[in-house]
Amino acid sequence: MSVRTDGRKARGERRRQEIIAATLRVIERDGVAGVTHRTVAKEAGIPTASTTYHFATLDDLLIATLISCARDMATEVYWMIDRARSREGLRRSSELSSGPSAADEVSVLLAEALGPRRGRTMAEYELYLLASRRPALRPAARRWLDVLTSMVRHDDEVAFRVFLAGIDGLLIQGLIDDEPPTADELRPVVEYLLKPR
Amino acid sequence: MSVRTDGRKARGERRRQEIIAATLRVIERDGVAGVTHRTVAKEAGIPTASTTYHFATLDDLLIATLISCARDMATEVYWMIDRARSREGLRRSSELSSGPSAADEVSVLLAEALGPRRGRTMAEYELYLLASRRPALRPAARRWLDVLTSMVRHDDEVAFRVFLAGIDGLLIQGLIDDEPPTADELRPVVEYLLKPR
DNA sequence: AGTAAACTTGGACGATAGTTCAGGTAGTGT
DNA sequence: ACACTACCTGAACTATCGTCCAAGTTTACT
Repeated sequence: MSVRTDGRKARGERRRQEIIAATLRVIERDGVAGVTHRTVAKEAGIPTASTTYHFATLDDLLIATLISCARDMATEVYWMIDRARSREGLRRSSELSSGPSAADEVSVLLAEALGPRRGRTMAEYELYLLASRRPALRPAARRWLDVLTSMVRHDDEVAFRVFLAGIDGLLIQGLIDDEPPTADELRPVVEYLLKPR
Repeated sequence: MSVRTDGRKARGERRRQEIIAATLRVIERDGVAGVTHRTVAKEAGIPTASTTYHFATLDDLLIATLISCARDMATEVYWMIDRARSREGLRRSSELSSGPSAADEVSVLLAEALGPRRGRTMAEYELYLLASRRPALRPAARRWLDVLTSMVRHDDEVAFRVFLAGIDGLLIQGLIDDEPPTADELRPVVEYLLKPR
Protein backbone atom coordinates (compact mmCIF):
# COMPACT_ATOMS: atom_id res chain seq x y z
CA MET A 1 0.00 0.00 0.00
CA SER A 2 2.74 2.35 0.88
CA VAL A 3 4.32 1.90 -2.52
CA ARG A 4 1.15 2.71 -4.35
CA THR A 5 0.42 5.61 -2.08
CA ASP A 6 3.88 6.98 -2.69
CA GLY A 7 3.40 6.48 -6.37
CA ARG A 8 0.19 8.38 -6.24
CA LYS A 9 1.66 11.14 -4.22
CA ALA A 10 4.66 11.35 -6.49
CA ARG A 11 2.64 12.94 -9.24
CA GLY A 12 1.41 15.73 -7.04
CA GLU A 13 4.79 16.04 -5.38
CA ARG A 14 6.51 16.60 -8.68
CA ARG A 15 4.07 19.37 -9.49
CA ARG A 16 4.69 20.85 -6.08
CA GLN A 17 8.42 20.83 -6.63
CA GLU A 18 8.01 22.45 -10.04
CA ILE A 19 6.00 25.21 -8.47
CA ILE A 20 8.56 25.73 -5.71
CA ALA A 21 11.38 25.86 -8.23
CA ALA A 22 9.46 28.37 -10.33
CA THR A 23 8.81 30.46 -7.23
CA LEU A 24 12.50 30.56 -6.45
CA ARG A 25 13.27 31.67 -10.01
CA VAL A 26 10.70 34.43 -9.73
CA ILE A 27 12.21 35.61 -6.46
CA GLU A 28 15.68 35.58 -7.97
CA ARG A 29 14.48 37.66 -10.89
CA ASP A 30 11.93 40.05 -9.36
CA GLY A 31 12.14 39.58 -5.62
CA VAL A 32 9.55 38.42 -3.15
CA ALA A 33 7.38 41.34 -4.23
CA GLY A 34 7.11 39.75 -7.69
CA VAL A 35 5.66 36.52 -6.34
CA THR A 36 2.00 36.13 -7.24
CA HIS A 37 0.00 33.06 -8.08
CA ARG A 38 -0.05 34.17 -11.68
CA THR A 39 3.63 35.00 -12.13
CA VAL A 40 4.66 31.73 -10.53
CA ALA A 41 2.22 29.77 -12.68
CA LYS A 42 3.46 31.48 -15.83
CA GLU A 43 7.07 30.83 -14.84
CA ALA A 44 6.27 27.15 -14.33
CA GLY A 45 4.16 26.97 -17.49
CA ILE A 46 1.09 25.72 -15.69
CA PRO A 47 -2.37 27.18 -15.12
CA THR A 48 -2.88 29.60 -12.29
CA ALA A 49 -5.34 27.46 -10.41
CA SER A 50 -2.72 24.75 -10.07
CA THR A 51 -0.62 26.89 -7.72
CA THR A 52 -3.61 27.62 -5.54
CA TYR A 53 -4.50 23.96 -5.44
CA HIS A 54 -1.15 22.87 -4.08
CA PHE A 55 -0.59 25.94 -1.92
CA ALA A 56 -3.75 27.34 -0.42
CA THR A 57 -2.23 30.74 0.25
CA LEU A 58 0.78 32.68 -0.94
CA ASP A 59 2.32 32.36 2.49
CA ASP A 60 2.23 28.58 2.23
CA LEU A 61 4.08 28.87 -1.06
CA LEU A 62 6.72 31.17 0.41
CA ILE A 63 7.16 28.92 3.42
CA ALA A 64 7.67 25.89 1.20
CA THR A 65 10.13 27.81 -0.95
CA LEU A 66 12.11 28.97 2.05
CA ILE A 67 12.27 25.44 3.44
CA SER A 68 13.36 24.04 0.09
CA CYS A 69 15.92 26.81 -0.27
CA ALA A 70 17.37 26.13 3.15
CA ARG A 71 17.60 22.42 2.40
CA ASP A 72 19.39 23.08 -0.89
CA MET A 73 21.88 25.31 0.83
CA ALA A 74 22.45 22.80 3.57
CA THR A 75 23.36 20.01 1.17
CA GLU A 76 25.49 22.40 -0.84
CA VAL A 77 27.41 23.46 2.23
CA TYR A 78 27.71 19.83 3.25
CA TRP A 79 29.49 18.89 0.04
CA MET A 80 31.59 22.01 0.16
CA ILE A 81 32.86 21.12 3.59
CA ASP A 82 33.30 17.49 2.66
CA ARG A 83 35.36 18.50 -0.37
CA ALA A 84 37.47 20.93 1.61
CA ARG A 85 38.23 18.35 4.29
CA SER A 86 39.23 15.63 1.88
CA ARG A 87 41.43 18.12 0.06
CA GLU A 88 43.19 19.17 3.19
CA GLY A 89 43.54 15.56 4.16
CA LEU A 90 44.71 15.20 7.68
CA ARG A 91 46.47 18.53 7.75
CA ARG A 92 47.23 19.23 11.40
CA SER A 93 45.95 22.63 12.42
CA SER A 94 47.29 23.91 15.69
CA GLU A 95 44.38 26.29 16.28
CA LEU A 96 40.94 26.27 14.71
CA SER A 97 40.05 24.18 11.72
CA SER A 98 40.48 27.28 9.59
CA GLY A 99 43.80 27.88 7.91
CA PRO A 100 44.87 30.22 5.14
CA SER A 101 43.46 27.96 2.47
CA ALA A 102 40.10 28.12 4.18
CA ALA A 103 40.18 31.90 3.75
CA ASP A 104 40.87 31.42 0.06
CA GLU A 105 37.97 29.06 -0.30
CA VAL A 106 35.55 31.25 1.61
CA SER A 107 36.60 34.33 -0.37
CA VAL A 108 35.92 32.59 -3.66
CA LEU A 109 32.59 31.38 -2.37
CA LEU A 110 31.58 34.87 -1.30
CA ALA A 111 32.66 36.33 -4.62
CA GLU A 112 30.54 33.76 -6.42
CA ALA A 113 27.56 34.46 -4.18
CA LEU A 114 27.85 38.17 -5.01
CA GLY A 115 28.69 37.69 -8.67
CA PRO A 116 27.20 34.90 -10.77
CA ARG A 117 24.88 33.75 -8.00
CA ARG A 118 23.87 37.22 -6.99
CA GLY A 119 20.20 36.69 -7.75
CA ARG A 120 20.10 33.61 -5.60
CA THR A 121 21.83 35.39 -2.74
CA MET A 122 19.33 38.22 -2.89
CA ALA A 123 16.49 35.69 -2.90
CA GLU A 124 17.88 33.94 0.15
CA TYR A 125 18.20 37.13 2.16
CA GLU A 126 14.76 38.32 1.12
CA LEU A 127 13.29 35.06 2.37
CA TYR A 128 15.44 35.30 5.46
CA LEU A 129 14.14 38.78 6.19
CA LEU A 130 10.59 37.69 5.46
CA ALA A 131 11.01 35.15 8.24
CA SER A 132 11.60 37.95 10.72
CA ARG A 133 8.06 39.13 10.02
CA ARG A 134 6.29 35.75 9.77
CA PRO A 135 6.90 33.54 12.78
CA ALA A 136 5.85 30.52 10.73
CA LEU A 137 8.94 30.97 8.58
CA ARG A 138 11.44 31.31 11.40
CA PRO A 139 12.14 27.64 12.11
CA ALA A 140 13.04 27.11 8.46
CA ALA A 141 15.23 30.20 8.45
CA ARG A 142 16.97 29.15 11.64
CA ARG A 143 17.77 25.78 10.13
CA TRP A 144 20.03 27.77 7.84
CA LEU A 145 22.25 28.57 10.78
CA ASP A 146 21.67 25.33 12.63
CA VAL A 147 22.86 23.21 9.74
CA LEU A 148 26.04 25.21 9.46
CA THR A 149 26.60 25.09 13.18
CA SER A 150 26.10 21.35 13.33
CA MET A 151 28.30 20.63 10.33
CA VAL A 152 31.30 22.79 10.92
CA ARG A 153 33.65 21.68 13.64
CA HIS A 154 33.99 24.59 15.99
CA ASP A 155 36.10 24.47 19.10
CA ASP A 156 35.25 28.02 20.01
CA GLU A 157 31.53 28.73 20.04
CA VAL A 158 31.91 32.49 20.20
CA ALA A 159 34.47 32.60 17.40
CA PHE A 160 32.14 30.59 15.21
CA ARG A 161 29.20 32.89 15.84
CA VAL A 162 31.39 35.84 14.93
CA PHE A 163 32.41 34.07 11.76
CA LEU A 164 28.81 33.42 10.72
CA ALA A 165 27.79 36.97 11.49
CA GLY A 166 30.73 38.30 9.53
CA ILE A 167 29.84 36.24 6.48
CA ASP A 168 26.26 37.47 6.62
CA GLY A 169 27.41 41.04 6.92
CA LEU A 170 29.85 40.79 4.04
CA LEU A 171 27.18 39.28 1.80
CA ILE A 172 24.58 41.89 2.65
CA GLN A 173 27.00 44.75 2.18
CA GLY A 174 28.24 43.25 -1.05
CA LEU A 175 24.74 43.21 -2.44
CA ILE A 176 24.54 47.00 -2.66
CA ASP A 177 27.81 47.38 -4.53
CA ASP A 178 27.45 48.38 -8.16
CA GLU A 179 30.29 46.04 -9.04
CA PRO A 180 30.42 42.83 -7.05
CA PRO A 181 33.63 42.53 -5.06
CA THR A 182 36.26 40.09 -6.26
CA ALA A 183 37.65 37.25 -4.21
CA ASP A 184 40.93 39.16 -3.95
CA GLU A 185 39.19 42.16 -2.44
CA LEU A 186 37.34 39.95 -0.02
CA ARG A 187 40.30 37.82 1.09
CA PRO A 188 41.93 40.24 3.56
CA VAL A 189 38.67 40.71 5.39
CA VAL A 190 37.96 36.99 5.44
CA GLU A 191 41.46 36.24 6.66
CA TYR A 192 41.06 38.72 9.48
CA LEU A 193 37.69 37.18 10.29
CA LEU A 194 39.19 33.71 10.48
CA LYS A 195 42.30 34.74 12.34
CA PRO A 196 42.16 33.32 15.85
CA ARG A 197 42.66 35.54 18.88
CA MET B 1 13.26 86.14 -2.81
CA SER B 2 14.96 83.07 -1.58
CA VAL B 3 13.24 83.46 1.74
CA ARG B 4 9.79 83.65 0.20
CA THR B 5 10.53 80.79 -2.14
CA ASP B 6 11.66 78.70 0.79
CA GLY B 7 8.53 79.69 2.62
CA ARG B 8 6.42 78.48 -0.23
CA LYS B 9 8.31 75.27 -0.52
CA ALA B 10 8.07 74.74 3.21
CA ARG B 11 4.40 73.92 2.98
CA GLY B 12 4.92 71.17 0.47
CA GLU B 13 8.04 70.04 2.25
CA ARG B 14 6.18 69.52 5.47
CA ARG B 15 3.60 67.43 3.69
CA ARG B 16 6.39 65.47 2.05
CA GLN B 17 8.00 64.80 5.40
CA GLU B 18 4.69 63.67 6.87
CA ILE B 19 4.29 61.23 4.01
CA ILE B 20 7.81 59.91 4.43
CA ALA B 21 7.30 59.47 8.17
CA ALA B 22 4.03 57.64 7.54
CA THR B 23 5.75 55.42 5.00
CA LEU B 24 8.39 54.47 7.53
CA ARG B 25 5.70 53.63 10.08
CA VAL B 26 3.95 51.44 7.53
CA ILE B 27 7.18 49.63 6.73
CA GLU B 28 7.88 49.10 10.41
CA ARG B 29 4.42 47.63 10.90
CA ASP B 30 3.76 45.69 7.68
CA GLY B 31 6.99 45.69 5.76
CA VAL B 32 7.81 47.13 2.36
CA ALA B 33 5.13 44.83 0.93
CA GLY B 34 2.52 46.81 2.85
CA VAL B 35 3.48 50.10 1.27
CA THR B 36 0.82 51.35 -1.13
CA HIS B 37 -0.32 54.85 -1.91
CA ARG B 38 -3.48 54.15 -0.01
CA THR B 39 -2.01 52.62 3.14
CA VAL B 40 0.53 55.41 3.41
CA ALA B 41 -2.15 58.05 2.89
CA LYS B 42 -4.38 56.49 5.52
CA GLU B 43 -1.45 56.25 7.96
CA ALA B 44 -0.72 59.93 7.40
CA GLY B 45 -4.40 60.89 7.56
CA ILE B 46 -4.40 62.55 4.17
CA PRO B 47 -6.14 61.77 0.87
CA THR B 48 -4.63 59.23 -1.44
CA ALA B 49 -4.04 61.64 -4.28
CA SER B 50 -1.76 63.68 -2.05
CA THR B 51 0.86 60.93 -1.96
CA THR B 52 0.80 60.60 -5.73
CA TYR B 53 1.18 64.33 -6.11
CA HIS B 54 4.34 64.55 -4.04
CA PHE B 55 5.76 61.20 -5.17
CA ALA B 56 4.96 60.37 -8.74
CA THR B 57 5.67 56.67 -8.29
CA LEU B 58 5.97 54.29 -5.37
CA ASP B 59 9.66 53.93 -6.07
CA ASP B 60 10.16 57.65 -5.57
CA LEU B 61 8.46 57.29 -2.21
CA LEU B 62 10.65 54.38 -1.18
CA ILE B 63 13.79 56.15 -2.32
CA ALA B 64 12.90 59.22 -0.30
CA THR B 65 12.11 57.06 2.72
CA LEU B 66 15.40 55.21 2.47
CA ILE B 67 17.34 58.47 2.20
CA SER B 68 15.51 59.93 5.16
CA CYS B 69 16.05 56.75 7.12
CA ALA B 70 19.76 56.76 6.39
CA ARG B 71 20.05 60.38 7.45
CA ASP B 72 18.23 59.71 10.72
CA MET B 73 20.50 56.82 11.48
CA ALA B 74 23.57 58.83 10.63
CA THR B 75 22.74 61.61 13.06
CA GLU B 76 21.78 59.06 15.69
CA VAL B 77 25.10 57.29 15.35
CA TYR B 78 26.86 60.62 15.39
CA TRP B 79 25.46 61.51 18.79
CA MET B 80 26.04 58.02 20.07
CA ILE B 81 29.71 58.24 19.20
CA ASP B 82 29.97 61.76 20.52
CA ARG B 83 28.46 60.67 23.81
CA ALA B 84 30.68 57.65 24.09
CA ARG B 85 33.81 59.67 23.44
CA SER B 86 33.00 62.36 25.95
CA ARG B 87 32.24 59.68 28.51
CA GLU B 88 35.49 57.89 27.99
CA GLY B 89 37.26 61.21 28.12
CA LEU B 90 40.83 60.94 27.07
CA ARG B 91 41.17 57.32 28.06
CA ARG B 92 44.37 56.11 26.52
CA SER B 93 43.79 52.99 24.47
CA SER B 94 46.91 51.20 23.43
CA GLU B 95 45.29 49.45 20.48
CA LEU B 96 42.08 50.37 18.66
CA SER B 97 39.65 52.92 19.99
CA SER B 98 37.49 50.06 21.19
CA GLY B 99 37.82 48.92 24.75
CA PRO B 100 35.71 46.73 26.98
CA SER B 101 33.26 49.53 27.68
CA ALA B 102 32.73 49.93 23.97
CA ALA B 103 31.63 46.30 23.84
CA ASP B 104 29.14 47.01 26.59
CA GLU B 105 27.74 49.97 24.74
CA VAL B 106 27.48 48.13 21.42
CA SER B 107 25.81 45.15 23.07
CA VAL B 108 23.16 47.33 24.63
CA LEU B 109 22.61 49.07 21.32
CA LEU B 110 22.18 45.79 19.50
CA ALA B 111 19.79 44.49 22.13
CA GLU B 112 17.71 47.64 21.74
CA ALA B 113 17.73 47.33 17.97
CA LEU B 114 16.45 43.76 18.26
CA GLY B 115 14.05 44.44 21.11
CA PRO B 116 12.12 47.68 21.45
CA ARG B 117 13.31 49.01 18.10
CA ARG B 118 12.86 45.73 16.30
CA GLY B 119 10.32 47.09 13.84
CA ARG B 120 12.64 49.88 12.86
CA THR B 121 15.54 47.49 12.41
CA MET B 122 13.45 45.26 10.15
CA ALA B 123 12.41 48.30 8.15
CA GLU B 124 16.00 49.38 7.70
CA TYR B 125 17.14 46.01 6.43
CA GLU B 126 14.17 45.68 4.12
CA LEU B 127 15.03 49.00 2.57
CA TYR B 128 18.66 47.99 2.50
CA LEU B 129 17.83 44.81 0.64
CA LEU B 130 15.52 46.67 -1.68
CA ALA B 131 18.51 48.76 -2.68
CA SER B 132 20.28 45.67 -3.94
CA ARG B 133 17.51 45.33 -6.53
CA ARG B 134 17.04 48.99 -7.44
CA PRO B 135 20.27 50.71 -8.45
CA ALA B 136 18.64 54.08 -7.79
CA LEU B 137 18.51 53.21 -4.09
CA ARG B 138 22.09 52.06 -3.74
CA PRO B 139 23.83 55.41 -3.18
CA ALA B 140 21.48 56.14 -0.29
CA ALA B 141 22.03 52.67 1.16
CA ARG B 142 25.79 53.00 0.84
CA ARG B 143 25.71 56.26 2.73
CA TRP B 144 24.67 54.11 5.67
CA LEU B 145 28.11 52.54 5.69
CA ASP B 146 29.98 55.60 4.49
CA VAL B 147 28.72 57.71 7.35
CA LEU B 148 29.84 55.15 9.89
CA THR B 149 33.18 54.74 8.18
CA SER B 150 33.82 58.46 8.11
CA MET B 151 32.72 59.04 11.68
CA VAL B 152 34.42 56.26 13.55
CA ARG B 153 38.13 56.54 14.00
CA HIS B 154 39.64 53.40 12.59
CA ASP B 155 43.34 52.74 12.49
CA ASP B 156 42.85 49.36 10.88
CA GLU B 157 40.70 49.45 7.77
CA VAL B 158 40.26 45.69 7.59
CA ALA B 159 39.39 45.34 11.26
CA PHE B 160 36.76 48.03 10.88
CA ARG B 161 35.17 46.35 7.89
CA VAL B 162 35.02 43.12 9.85
CA PHE B 163 33.40 44.96 12.72
CA LEU B 164 30.70 46.47 10.49
CA ALA B 165 30.02 43.15 8.81
CA GLY B 166 29.77 41.44 12.18
CA ILE B 167 27.24 43.96 13.45
CA ASP B 168 25.13 43.51 10.35
CA GLY B 169 25.25 39.75 10.71
CA LEU B 170 24.32 39.81 14.37
CA LEU B 171 21.36 42.08 13.68
CA ILE B 172 20.06 39.99 10.79
CA GLN B 173 20.42 36.77 12.71
CA GLY B 174 18.82 38.31 15.76
CA LEU B 175 15.76 39.23 13.73
CA ILE B 176 14.69 35.61 13.30
CA ASP B 177 14.90 34.78 16.97
CA ASP B 178 11.56 34.29 18.67
CA GLU B 179 12.88 36.05 21.74
CA PRO B 180 15.25 38.93 21.03
CA PRO B 181 18.69 38.31 22.51
CA THR B 182 19.66 40.28 25.58
CA ALA B 183 22.69 42.52 25.85
CA ASP B 184 24.30 39.96 28.14
CA GLU B 185 23.95 37.24 25.54
CA LEU B 186 25.35 39.51 22.88
CA ARG B 187 28.31 40.81 24.84
CA PRO B 188 30.70 37.85 24.47
CA VAL B 189 30.29 37.90 20.72
CA VAL B 190 30.71 41.65 20.52
CA GLU B 191 33.77 41.50 22.74
CA TYR B 192 35.32 38.87 20.52
CA LEU B 193 34.44 40.98 17.50
CA LEU B 194 36.13 44.04 18.97
CA LYS B 195 39.15 42.17 20.30
CA PRO B 196 42.22 43.23 18.34
CA ARG B 197 44.45 40.61 16.72
C1' DA C 1 -6.48 93.32 -6.48
C1' DG C 2 -4.96 90.24 -9.82
C1' DT C 3 -2.30 86.56 -11.77
C1' DA C 4 0.39 82.56 -11.85
C1' DA C 5 2.13 78.88 -9.65
C1' DA C 6 2.03 75.46 -6.22
C1' DC C 7 -0.81 72.69 -3.58
C1' DT C 8 -4.97 69.80 -2.44
C1' DT C 9 -8.53 66.47 -3.21
C1' DG C 10 -12.68 63.47 -4.46
C1' DG C 11 -13.53 60.47 -7.73
C1' DA C 12 -12.77 57.39 -11.45
C1' DC C 13 -10.27 54.15 -14.85
C1' DG C 14 -8.09 50.04 -16.26
C1' DA C 15 -5.02 46.44 -14.64
C1' DT C 16 -4.02 42.96 -11.67
C1' DA C 17 -4.32 40.72 -7.31
C1' DG C 18 -5.96 36.43 -4.26
C1' DT C 19 -9.13 33.20 -4.12
C1' DT C 20 -13.01 30.16 -5.41
C1' DC C 21 -15.55 26.65 -7.89
C1' DA C 22 -17.71 23.56 -11.04
C1' DG C 23 -16.51 20.34 -14.13
C1' DG C 24 -13.11 17.35 -16.23
C1' DT C 25 -9.14 13.72 -16.09
C1' DA C 26 -6.27 10.15 -14.44
C1' DG C 27 -4.77 6.90 -11.55
C1' DT C 28 -6.29 3.07 -7.23
C1' DG C 29 -8.58 -0.38 -4.95
C1' DT C 30 -12.37 -3.97 -5.18
C1' DA D 1 -16.26 -2.88 -14.73
C1' DC D 2 -17.11 0.25 -11.03
C1' DA D 3 -16.67 3.58 -7.51
C1' DC D 4 -13.42 6.52 -5.30
C1' DT D 5 -10.04 9.69 -4.58
C1' DA D 6 -6.61 12.77 -5.86
C1' DC D 7 -5.33 15.81 -9.33
C1' DC D 8 -6.04 19.34 -12.75
C1' DT D 9 -7.84 23.65 -14.96
C1' DG D 10 -10.66 27.39 -17.41
C1' DA D 11 -13.30 30.86 -15.92
C1' DA D 12 -15.05 34.05 -12.93
C1' DC D 13 -15.76 36.86 -8.55
C1' DT D 14 -14.47 40.61 -5.66
C1' DA D 15 -11.01 43.62 -3.78
C1' DT D 16 -7.36 46.49 -4.28
C1' DC D 17 -3.74 48.29 -6.79
C1' DG D 18 -1.16 52.46 -9.35
C1' DT D 19 -2.25 56.18 -11.65
C1' DC D 20 -4.66 60.02 -13.52
C1' DC D 21 -7.52 64.20 -13.89
C1' DA D 22 -10.47 68.13 -13.44
C1' DA D 23 -11.82 71.29 -10.30
C1' DG D 24 -11.07 73.82 -6.05
C1' DT D 25 -7.89 76.21 -2.61
C1' DT D 26 -3.94 78.52 -0.89
C1' DT D 27 0.21 81.24 -1.35
C1' DA D 28 3.70 84.40 -3.51
C1' DC D 29 4.69 88.12 -6.15
C1' DT D 30 3.57 92.41 -8.89
